[in-house]
Amino acid sequence: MEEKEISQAVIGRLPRYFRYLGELRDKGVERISSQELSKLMKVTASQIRQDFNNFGGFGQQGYGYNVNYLYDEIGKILGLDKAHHLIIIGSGNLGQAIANYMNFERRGFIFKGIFDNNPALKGKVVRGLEIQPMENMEAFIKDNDVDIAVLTIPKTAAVSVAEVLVKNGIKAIWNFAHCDLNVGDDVVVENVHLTDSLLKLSYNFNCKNKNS
Amino acid sequence: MEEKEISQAVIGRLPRYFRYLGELRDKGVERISSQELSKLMKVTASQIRQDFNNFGGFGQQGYGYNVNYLYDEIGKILGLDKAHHLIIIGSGNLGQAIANYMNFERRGFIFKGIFDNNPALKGKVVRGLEIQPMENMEAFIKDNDVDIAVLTIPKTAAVSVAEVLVKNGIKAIWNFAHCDLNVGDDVVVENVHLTDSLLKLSYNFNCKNKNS
DNA sequence: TAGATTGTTAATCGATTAACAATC
DNA sequence: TAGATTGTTAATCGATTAACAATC
Repeated sequence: MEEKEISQAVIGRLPRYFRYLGELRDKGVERISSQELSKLMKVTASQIRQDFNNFGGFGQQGYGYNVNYLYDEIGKILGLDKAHHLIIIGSGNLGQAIANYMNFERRGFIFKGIFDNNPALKGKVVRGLEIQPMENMEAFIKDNDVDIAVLTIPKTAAVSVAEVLVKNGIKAIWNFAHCDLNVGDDVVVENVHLTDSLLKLSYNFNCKNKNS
Repeated sequence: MEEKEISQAVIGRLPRYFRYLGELRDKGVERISSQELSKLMKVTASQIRQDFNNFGGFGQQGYGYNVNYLYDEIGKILGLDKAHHLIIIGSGNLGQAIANYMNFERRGFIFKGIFDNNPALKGKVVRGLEIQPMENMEAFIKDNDVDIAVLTIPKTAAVSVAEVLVKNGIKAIWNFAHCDLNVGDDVVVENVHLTDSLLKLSYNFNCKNKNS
């Protein structure tokens, strides 16, 4: 089947559908209509049907959607049926927290390595893996078929490290550094800008409490 | 001046403008045109001018924008000229990492307290503050005029804790729990769903590498 | 079959971009 | 004044919602 480009607006909603369907599945719910899901998720039923139909017809007229089937299909669309090798660059507070907090393996992400140049961290073990010095990184990426790099280093280092990552074949960067990375079109960058998120909260908070 | 509603699309871009203007200011750049900024940020000059003009005219024809002035004004729009009292609920890996990683004070966010019920964490100090048991929380919020709560607890507890927070006057929640909070319209919720972000990356990665 | 609900087309709404008059 | 660049209106584009025919 030929692929038409899916908008990032739709893609951004897929993980949330996936989460709700997973919860329904865990509760033992077998089927759900776009109408019911719409009430649960507080989006329009129309949007739900449009979104799903970007990827083909997963439902059945007069019945709705089979929760299990739809959950699996969205999982496949998200690429969760494939294994991904992942490393974390930067073992400070945030890098360690993400290593420990994220349930990587559950979704097919395999935590392969963690790196840092801070001598104070030398030999420390994070989630079963010893922190390695940065000079090991390039060889490690090639030897372990690493797909995804999580960038939890200060922004001063992020741009140059990202360049090295890309040069060594990394195809996706989960970027927590507070800067924009300028890599080629063939590399996926997903930014998590925590400061930006907090400032957005700040705006909404202040604007709501302005006239009170 | 009367306020017209600003779209979340615009608000979501403000922190990024703020970041770029801060960097320009630090470099000693005095003025910038929408054209130049557009090249730097890879957005259209049209969008930049439209965005800024939601909040009034900050520029000058034939000259452009004064970097310092615009930076300060956007800071004010974001509410950074006011102090906010903030607490962290949940002192696991993520809560501690955020306490240590975020430069709260720099932007007027005052870190007032951190809470957890895990007895193993009792007495532990995070960024200068001792972790308190959850039963202190309600009284603490009132006694310390807390505006913002950062929620870094498991989703199983998040919904009920959020209810308690709101009941005690919290007006903004920075939610890291992997669930949607259902609070009233007068409470601001800013979600950071790390898993959703990683799944989005996964989709984009897989779809790019499908035909290769 | 009758009722329900999808898949899909058409209508609406909002956000982005282009264009240009105003003006520094 | 002439050149540059904003502020703002108009045009375009894309995303959301509504409607309904198809069909289970």
